Amino acid sequence: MPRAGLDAGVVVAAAAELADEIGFPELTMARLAERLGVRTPSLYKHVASQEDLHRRIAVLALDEVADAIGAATQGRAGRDALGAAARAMRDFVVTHPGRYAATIGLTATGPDDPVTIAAVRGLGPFSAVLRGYDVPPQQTTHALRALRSVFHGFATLQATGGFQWATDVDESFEWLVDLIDRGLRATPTDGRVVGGEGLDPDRRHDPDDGAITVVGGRDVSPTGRLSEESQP
Amino acid sequence: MPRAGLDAGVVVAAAAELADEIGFPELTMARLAERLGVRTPSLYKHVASQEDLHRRIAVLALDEVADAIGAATQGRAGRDALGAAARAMRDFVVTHPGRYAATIGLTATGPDDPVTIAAVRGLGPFSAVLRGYDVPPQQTTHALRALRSVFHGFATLQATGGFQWATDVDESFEWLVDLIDRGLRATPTDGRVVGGEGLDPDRRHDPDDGAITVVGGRDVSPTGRLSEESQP
DNA sequence: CGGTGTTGGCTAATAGCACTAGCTTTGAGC
DNA sequence: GCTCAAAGCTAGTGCTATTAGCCAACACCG
Repeated sequence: MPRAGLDAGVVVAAAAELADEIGFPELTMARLAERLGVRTPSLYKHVASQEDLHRRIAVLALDEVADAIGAATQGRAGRDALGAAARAMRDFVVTHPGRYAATIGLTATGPDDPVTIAAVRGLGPFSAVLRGYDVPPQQTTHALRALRSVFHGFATLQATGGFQWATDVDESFEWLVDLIDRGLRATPTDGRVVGGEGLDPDRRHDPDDGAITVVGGRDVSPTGRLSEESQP
Repeated sequence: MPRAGLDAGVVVAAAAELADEIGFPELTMARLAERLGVRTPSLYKHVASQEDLHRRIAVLALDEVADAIGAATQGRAGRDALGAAARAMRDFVVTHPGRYAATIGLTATGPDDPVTIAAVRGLGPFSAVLRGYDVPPQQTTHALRALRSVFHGFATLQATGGFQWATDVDESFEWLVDLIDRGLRATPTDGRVVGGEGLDPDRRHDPDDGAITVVGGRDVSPTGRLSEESQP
């Protein structure tokens, strides 16, 4: 029996491709093995488990989407960069729904988890976009979380059954980008968070929770789960 | 052997509760049967399959979240209503993560699918919130889609592993609501969509694609999938 | 009060799933 | 050319959802 010449990279790449084709939930070890022309147990020579495989697919996807967004925003600023980032992310999710689905609901095991590193890296382009707006430093964390929610929401809808959208989805998407752009440009720059009427005023921001340390460093909660800044 | 007195409602309610406790992916027919003090095959007297069970849980969740948002926005308008809706949705997802997870990635089978009806009903409160802003009628569809993306993104992050968020998540959440509020209030009212610089101008809006008909009626694509307005 | 029929529970069995143990064979390095 | 780790394999385990078929419980009806 000749060797198939597999390694972890080949297995993960094939799995990601297969997930894009048949949908992430339909990705089974048996189907993947068949795709690779190998028997199921052989896969366990390259990945530890199905969960391990899923995490590796997620890391691949996070790296790829970060690259795509980074490339798309290169040399742009403001609404231009925001739109380019959003479009790049959406394009990625539409063309690679399976591997993007692998990134939903991940929990990192710790600071050295490749998932953590990939997720942190994936936020870089977003904070770069934010630098094109007059968002006070104390609010960059909030803005980053907001961007993540918005784009993740849009991307998730596309990745999980939203593909039969009506024809003018591009227009709605640009409208959403404009909405965020308007909101970001109208951000009060006096350092106060506006509108949070139900909140205790002195809880409104914590200087230690700035986005810079989060993006650059490793911000993992004691339980080992990713903090929100590191979640995909 | 005495009867357990089950019916579909009891089974689905128990399943939703169990999903909230142990997480939606961990919900198995065996565990549900054990919870109900019954053997696994007995469940199939009340639900057709696991997929059927998942859909019923999703419908339950959609109904409940629609009720919660509707109640929270009663008598409010503008940012007040927006914040109340967002908070109600977030509270629901935090307290019922399992059943909300059942609503992610659903595809309806047709106009009479209970999932379709529940999803359409769930959008009512959001369009009510929108009526408190000066959004031109041609843009309400875009605005509705935007709101859905934002809140679904936030909710999804919470439902799928985002629960160990840092302590000031409430503050970030209010900041997000303010961001959307600012963006909505700054919506140009001249009927033109601003900013969609990469789009063909005459594709910028279609009067026939208004949100009103969608929210009130049944807008299902020919393939049977829900249109975006009806997706959870 | 005595059937009668539906219905809700059961046991047993099947196919597919992830995964492990243990064997064989390949192929690279000395 | 030999050695040995690594990469494939077969066989088997225990889980999953699901079906078939049986039997008892209960509501209704004469």
